[in-house]
Amino acid sequence: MNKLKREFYSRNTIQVSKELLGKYLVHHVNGKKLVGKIVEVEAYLGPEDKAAHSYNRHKSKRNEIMYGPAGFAYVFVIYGHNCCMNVVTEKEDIPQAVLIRALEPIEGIEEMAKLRFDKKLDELDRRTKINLTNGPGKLCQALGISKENNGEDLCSDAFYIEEDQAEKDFEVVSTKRVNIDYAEEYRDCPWRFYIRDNIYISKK
DNA sequence: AAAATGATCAAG
DNA sequence: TTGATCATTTTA
Repeated sequence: MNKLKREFYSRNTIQVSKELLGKYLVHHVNGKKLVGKIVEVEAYLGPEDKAAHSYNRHKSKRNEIMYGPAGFAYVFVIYGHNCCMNVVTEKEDIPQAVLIRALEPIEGIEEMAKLRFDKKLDELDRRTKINLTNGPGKLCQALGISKENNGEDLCSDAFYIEEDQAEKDFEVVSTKRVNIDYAEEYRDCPWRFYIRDNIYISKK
């Protein structure tokens, strides 16, 4: 396993999105190492992309991290109390990011269940395990990611993404992004990517 | 009959 | 987006 460096993130956003699939998101919390394999992502290509928070170079306290250097976490609150985690890409002042939409739980599953369901699960059935991280809000809850983590450097020790030198024997599927009906001509751009046949993706 | 899957809707 | 509820399909 080796940790992704800033040079990885500081490239073309579509490219980074696809390459993020199969890598491992790691967050150390409560003294535990929580790990999930990235199985679904979406690219947001501001300032042209009408679905991006940075559309038309819109900038606010919430999204300013998108304008900074790559490799930082952009975490925002959606629908009152759900969080979404993104990874900032491209060079400074190019406000683009990749939204992490789903993970496959790998390590620290007990702790994830505790964070998400607030109780111990004596038995983790297939369904419950899937429900841990098969959505952007769910994975944030399971990995203990909140708005407090907004702006954190992913080239750090407690919060990062690493890769296995091993193979990547999966097929990448690309489709329209989810829940961006307001994005007009950008609504149908095929910028959602996921691992074909993986049971942990957020939608059928 | 029970469990898995899907469609619909409200909440924050 | 998520969770809840209700309808429908699948499994055994």
